[in-house]
Amino acid sequence: MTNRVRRTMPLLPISIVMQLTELTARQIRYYEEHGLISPARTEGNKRMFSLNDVDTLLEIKDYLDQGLNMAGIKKIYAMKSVPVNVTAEPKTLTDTELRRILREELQQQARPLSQSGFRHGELSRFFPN
Amino acid sequence: MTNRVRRTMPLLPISIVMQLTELTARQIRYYEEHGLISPARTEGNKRMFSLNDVDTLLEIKDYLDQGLNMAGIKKIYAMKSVPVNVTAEPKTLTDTELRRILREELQQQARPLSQSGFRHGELSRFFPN
DNA sequence: AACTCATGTTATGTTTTCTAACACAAAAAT
DNA sequence: ATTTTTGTGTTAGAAAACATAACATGAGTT
Repeated sequence: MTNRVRRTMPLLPISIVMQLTELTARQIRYYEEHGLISPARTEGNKRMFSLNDVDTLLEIKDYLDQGLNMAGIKKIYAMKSVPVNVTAEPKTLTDTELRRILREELQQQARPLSQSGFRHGELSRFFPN
Repeated sequence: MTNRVRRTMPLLPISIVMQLTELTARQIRYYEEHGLISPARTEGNKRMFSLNDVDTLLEIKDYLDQGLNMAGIKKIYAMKSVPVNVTAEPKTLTDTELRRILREELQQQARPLSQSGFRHGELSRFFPN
């Protein structure tokens, strides 16, 4: 029934997001500082997060676990925001940086991926059954 | 994707619930006082509501708009919690009160139902598209 | 007229969140 | 091998959000 939940609707206070993501407030704010999320604000300046924000934070966490750093993650989201056009000409600006990204990606060979068959970028972990 | 959202998971602070339901904090607390909802509490005693709570509040609002009072609404939820068994024997305790409920229900003839084709008991109103 | 009901309003205290600053270990750069 | 940068912890002080409790009140009810 609640399929159509506006995933972008700011509903959650930071305390709940901390629980859902197992991130500290410090981390969440830091990622915001780097533009990876942009939670809404109440009139009183408190952050209010959407389900999309939570998903993004889980992705970020995953990337960090894989050894990426902020710069890499930023780049990934920058690329994600550009619709993938297979026939597009290569972007001139990105080659140096892209190479570093690829290097980083390659360095993350067979990682344990730790406990649990975690499904990336989804909240299903918290909403089983 | 977020179908399986645990609708019972306490996620929302009262401020958000106020927005979603257009109820005042006073009203929400009053309905809780009457046992119609039982939001979770944080360690610090702050109420945290689930999506189910929001649905219930919307229903309550609707019943009130229809002229029911607390007693009537309470009874309705009491009955809802009992699985409807068509072949069950009439409950002895309820006849006097049931009659009042029915009277109240009947009194709510053609009501305007006001603006908007609001769909009862659903959050779809807030999550269009 | 007196009461009850559902809600508004106000007062006061506690919890949560905010920003900003400093600290620091590990990684990266020089 | 130092020095610098990164990502995060911790702390301090202020503001916002929320809690309970009490009193107020208009509309119905008795």
